[in-house]
Amino acid sequence: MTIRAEKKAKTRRSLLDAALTLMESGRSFTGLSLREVTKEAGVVPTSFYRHFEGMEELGLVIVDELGLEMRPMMRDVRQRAGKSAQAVTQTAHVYIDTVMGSKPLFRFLIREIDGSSAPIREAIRNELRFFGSEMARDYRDLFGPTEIDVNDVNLVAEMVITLMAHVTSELLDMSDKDSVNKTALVNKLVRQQEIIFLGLFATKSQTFEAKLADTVSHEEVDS
Amino acid sequence: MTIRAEKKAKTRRSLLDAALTLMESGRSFTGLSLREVTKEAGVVPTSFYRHFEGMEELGLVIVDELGLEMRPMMRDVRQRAGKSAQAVTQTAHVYIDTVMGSKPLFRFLIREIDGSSAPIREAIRNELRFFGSEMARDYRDLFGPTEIDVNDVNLVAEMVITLMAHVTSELLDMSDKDSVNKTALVNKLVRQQEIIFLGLFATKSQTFEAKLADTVSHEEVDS
DNA sequence: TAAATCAGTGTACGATTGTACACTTAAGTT
DNA sequence: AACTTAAGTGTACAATCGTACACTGATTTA
Repeated sequence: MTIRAEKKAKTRRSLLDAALTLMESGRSFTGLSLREVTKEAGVVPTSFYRHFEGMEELGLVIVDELGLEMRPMMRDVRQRAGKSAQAVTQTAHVYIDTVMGSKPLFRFLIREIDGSSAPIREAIRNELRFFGSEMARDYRDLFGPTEIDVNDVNLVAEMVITLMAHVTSELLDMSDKDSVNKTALVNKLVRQQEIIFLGLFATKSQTFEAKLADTVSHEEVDS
Repeated sequence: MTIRAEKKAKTRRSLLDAALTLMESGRSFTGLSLREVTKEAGVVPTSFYRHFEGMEELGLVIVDELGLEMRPMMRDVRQRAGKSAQAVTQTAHVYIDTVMGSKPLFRFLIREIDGSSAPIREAIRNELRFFGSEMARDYRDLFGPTEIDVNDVNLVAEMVITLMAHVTSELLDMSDKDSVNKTALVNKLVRQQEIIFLGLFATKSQTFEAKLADTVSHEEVDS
């Protein structure tokens, strides 16, 4: 790489980091002004346009980097857990670790997934959709050919991701050294996954209606 | 009510409605300017302060109104379903109906639950926490004294609410007359709840580890 | 080595922002 | 009927915004 290209790349990185840094105080990306970002990055406002068309494009680049951060995470889960029975719940630990290691990116994810920029919303959802389909594929590999409905597996993958996002939101609002609540959060996520998968396996042997009727039948009488 | 108080109340309502109206195009509440809101409401900017200390206070009032909208929803579920086995899945239908009937308020919920105002975030979470505890209470009433762990019941209630919020986000991005996808969304939410509750009931008879080992055991050999 | 390139600068503009302050005028009070 | 209250108006100002334009000067190219 030439000297000029190197310097340019460095400035570009400064702008991306500046945006993520400004969000640490709880602000949303869409609320940041172009001038603020350049000030934080240490360049003059007009030089922003040498790198991005506008703030939205910068945001979409951040979404890309988020995707690049999530891909090795999935590989990690497969390596660490393999096809063991722990594979499912190991996901929670790996995910939480990844979030803690890339707080700024996941803060961006949480703040902007329902934020005010439609293109950014859409880009984030695409990343999560991809993550979900990969996860569903892992699940199918793990279970092998069983009587479990494929649609149910996809539904479960989507649920798990939704719950992960929810926990992430709580995690990011915690102080860095609050390890007690952090492990409580991990345990919650693990237990939630356990319940969901117990439910998924139960669909094999029993319809929901029958099971629920069985559970509440004794109560019906005296109320 | 005196004439003056009536007029004041009407203007106040205009301001609240103006904020919600401006959010219909996909913008976030925190991104709205005080001047925009007053313009939409048809009053002069400075008169805003006769009603609210600032935009944040207006936002907190909207959160209150959201809570007032959710309370009868819970009552509705209890009335419509009672202690029947349908109580659990009926929740999904009632919830979706409520969202469709109060789109602006639920749009606010989705956009601001992880938005850039910490007080508003906190207020919304309090409402959902209350909703969750009420829901958990209903579940306990429904099941009666069983061997199901109370913590698991609370966990399930939290999961259901998280999934509801997720579906709401998808619902609000749909066109009004797209009834096909709408029912697909309801069905998804119902099925997700079924799986979760099957899982909850399964915790009575079986640990997660045993069940999962049983499910994947046949695959272990040939990989 | 001379010429071309281009990342970053500096100035300048009109638009929009929140809010302070003095005002009008309809409604409530005495 | 005279006086007070207060919801809404109108003006004003400094701060910040996005961005157009002409520039400088180090780096690359010919």
